[in-house]
Amino acid sequence: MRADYATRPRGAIERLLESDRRYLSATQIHTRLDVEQARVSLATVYRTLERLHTKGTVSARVDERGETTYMLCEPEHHHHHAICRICGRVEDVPCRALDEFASALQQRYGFELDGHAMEFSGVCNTCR
Amino acid sequence: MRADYATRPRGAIERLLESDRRYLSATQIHTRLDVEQARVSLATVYRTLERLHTKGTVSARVDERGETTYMLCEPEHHHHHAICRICGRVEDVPCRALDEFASALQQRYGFELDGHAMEFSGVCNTCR
DNA sequence: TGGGGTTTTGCGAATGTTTCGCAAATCCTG
DNA sequence: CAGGATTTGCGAAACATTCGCAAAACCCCA
Ligand SMILES: [Mn+2]
Ligand SMILES: [Mn+2]
Ligand SMILES: [Zn+2]
Ligand SMILES: [Zn+2]
Repeated sequence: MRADYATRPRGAIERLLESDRRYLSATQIHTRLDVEQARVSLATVYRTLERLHTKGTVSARVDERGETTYMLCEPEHHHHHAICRICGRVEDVPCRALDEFASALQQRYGFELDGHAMEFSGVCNTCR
Repeated sequence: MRADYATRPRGAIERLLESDRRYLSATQIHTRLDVEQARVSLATVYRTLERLHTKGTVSARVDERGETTYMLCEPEHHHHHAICRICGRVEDVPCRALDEFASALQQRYGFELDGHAMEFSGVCNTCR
């Protein structure tokens, strides 16, 4: 219960993730593998993504429609994501103050900020 | 195609939302209404929540499990949420720089910050 | 106040995503 | 290469959410 076999399906999925660094749903991945002859069952796609996510090399995010999407992302340094509303490309963004963000995004990455969502978690007064 | 009837199901749902200001799923709401004798069909729960969300009096968020949850929240002023990992209670937080947040949360609300997620959206260099 | 047109509800069925069980296929190691 | 451990594929659940449609509820005003 420790092993980690290097199988064809896993290889195909990881290769695809490496080649397209934006958030993709399990179905999207499944379909694209199908197209490029590397047929992998949907269940295996899910299992592999979950495995990579647990291992920490894949970031998961549920999109506005409630579908879970996955993208390669090594969390070496804590950072956030700027996602292009149009093409889905993702910029990694360091974790600094908001103003810095806005201008860094604009000047350093050419990313025109037009929205953001933040959520904090922790323990409230009562629960402490 | 404009009307907005004041019906028993809608009343029940809105009353419940007013009485418990934390993020609840459609199923949770449905079950709790059931318990307190105010039986409302699940489809109606969804329809009402969507209606309130569109009207702008309810904030929707998909939780880590991919389930959509809803909470009363007038977005008069743009703000963010600090959600207690334990009890689910929500603090409204103004939108300022991150350091301010941390200490404001701690000192002003007694909220012990231990995690955050941010996501930016906009248009990337290439797409502009 | 009641009738009738408009809107909403409830129900069950349809969708779409994600998970599961299990036998068959694949991998590794020695 | 054989044997045991692991992974795959498949189809069947399990859920969440949406839809169509006939019946019920609501509003308005004659
Ligand atoms: Mn990243
Ligand atoms: Mn709020
Ligand atoms: Zn783009
Ligand atoms: Zn709490």
